[in-house]
Amino acid sequence: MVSQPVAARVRKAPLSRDQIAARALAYLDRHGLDALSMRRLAQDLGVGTMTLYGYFRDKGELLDAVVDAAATEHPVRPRGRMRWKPYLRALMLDMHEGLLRHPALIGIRLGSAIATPSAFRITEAGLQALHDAGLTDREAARAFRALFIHTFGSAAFQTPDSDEADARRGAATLAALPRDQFPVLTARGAQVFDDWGGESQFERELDLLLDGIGARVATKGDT
Amino acid sequence: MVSQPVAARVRKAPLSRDQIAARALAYLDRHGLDALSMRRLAQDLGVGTMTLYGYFRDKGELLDAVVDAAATEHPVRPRGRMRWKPYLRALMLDMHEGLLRHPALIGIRLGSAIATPSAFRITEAGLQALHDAGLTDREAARAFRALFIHTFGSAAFQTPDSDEADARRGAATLAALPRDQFPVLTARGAQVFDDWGGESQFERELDLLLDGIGARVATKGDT
DNA sequence: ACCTGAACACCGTTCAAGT
DNA sequence: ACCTGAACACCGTTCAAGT
Repeated sequence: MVSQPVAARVRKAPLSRDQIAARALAYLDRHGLDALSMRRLAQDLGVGTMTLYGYFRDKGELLDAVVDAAATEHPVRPRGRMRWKPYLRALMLDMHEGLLRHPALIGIRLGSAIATPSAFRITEAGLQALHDAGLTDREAARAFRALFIHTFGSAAFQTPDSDEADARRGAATLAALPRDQFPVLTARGAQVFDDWGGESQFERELDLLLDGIGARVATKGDT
Repeated sequence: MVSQPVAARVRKAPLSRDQIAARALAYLDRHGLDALSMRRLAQDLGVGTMTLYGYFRDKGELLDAVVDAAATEHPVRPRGRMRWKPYLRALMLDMHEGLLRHPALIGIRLGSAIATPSAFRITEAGLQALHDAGLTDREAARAFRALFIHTFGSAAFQTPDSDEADARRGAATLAALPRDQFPVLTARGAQVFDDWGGESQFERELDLLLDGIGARVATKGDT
């Protein structure tokens, strides 16, 4: 029973904001946003609950760090020689994919706006490209907002409901709608919601928005 | 000190699912989603906490009833003689306005999908109109989804962050971005986010989507 | 310096009991 | 029938103390 101070330190010492955030992201991927508590995360890390408060002021700051960790994991695609439209399309597809890979991020970012430098990177890149295309600041901001909302919203409604009870309640309600008041939904409701997700649907709507932006760009000179 | 059984009953007897849901909605409007607990709502109603569980299986079911109450409060606009495009535009503007009037609904519906008959009414009306316009079931579902996501997402990001601490943290982060890595945001960031909301912005994007849908409708005959 | 148990003020919900 | 206090298993966070 010889003590092993080195091994012990190896397990304890590397604790850092990044370490904790990475572990929290993994925990969220496995168990969902509702399951993450400071107590459980600490237990998962093998430390006391209060240790976390040595690294983060509160839970909100920790969640910001998680968003940041995810953004670092999937860095914003560099523009290279792409024209503005395919670039913005790729940017939004990347973000969409990232949100579907880490669905808990949707809830986090909806609850507390965007608040970390890494999270602003995609905004910077998108605005830059739109600005280069010849849009004014105001136009670029509006165009980016539309693309962002659609991408984010699409991911939000595409993510299957994590709460089993809610999902069942929704399906039951849909099935029980009175036929006379809901002719379309009772006849073809299932079909409607089957297609509610779907990547091709998202891309088509994205193209629609990009084309709309393109119409405004056209008169100014495409970059 | 004569007992007043009638007066006492007047204060107690009218308790019902609808009564409770209406009171919960008012509470949410005043204090926000995070502030609503079963305990506080019961106190607001002047009853014991457990009384609520005689009317709702759990908190989720109560929140569903709140969504329902709001939908009943602002019934879906009847179509009348409107053509499909102005009708859908009006439908989405109504929904947008409703969500801004009751911002807590955004969080509720994001957390637990759509699950009550009243909440399905707008879907039914929208699909009906798109179907009448000549779209197939699949096309109508896709078009409605795009409009719904945009309207919902727009309201979600337009609603100012209810959590003061988060809002301050976000603003501070934006102000502190390094100039070399974020040239656009540091130079014009404030301007970008000032315009982030704004009703006219929402309507313009809505028209963009409607025009996109219209392009598909055009070849089939407008109703 | 870094960590942490105990405690406080909350949750949603079950249970068993009140009228 | 309708209501409810006590209790259980949780939260986030403050505080004071440990090493």
